Amino acid sequence: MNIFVAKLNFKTRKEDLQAAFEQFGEVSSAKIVLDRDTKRSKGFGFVEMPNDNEALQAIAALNEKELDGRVIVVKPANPKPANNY
DNA sequence: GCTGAGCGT
Repeated sequence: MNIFVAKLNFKTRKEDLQAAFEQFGEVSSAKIVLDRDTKRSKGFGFVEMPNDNEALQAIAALNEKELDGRVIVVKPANPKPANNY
C-alpha cells in the first residue's frame, strides 16, 4: 500500500518517516520528496507498506497527528505519475 | 538560514 504523507516538517528526513510508520507495521520503503534543484524537502513524502491492514492502521493512527513538531496528513497515495524526467 | 498546499527525480 502506498501512503501519502503531507505537511511534514522541512527538517524531517525519510528515516524519521519510516520510524514513525514502523511502530504500526512493516515498512518496505519511505521517501521524502525533495526539490530537484535545492534538494530541500518539499514538505511531503511517501511510505510503502506491504501489509495492507497494517497500512490502514498506521494511516488512522498517524493522520492528523504530530511528527517532529508538525501536524501531518496521512492518506492513501494516488498512482505514480508517468515518468517524464 | 527562508515556505506550508498537496501526490513522487
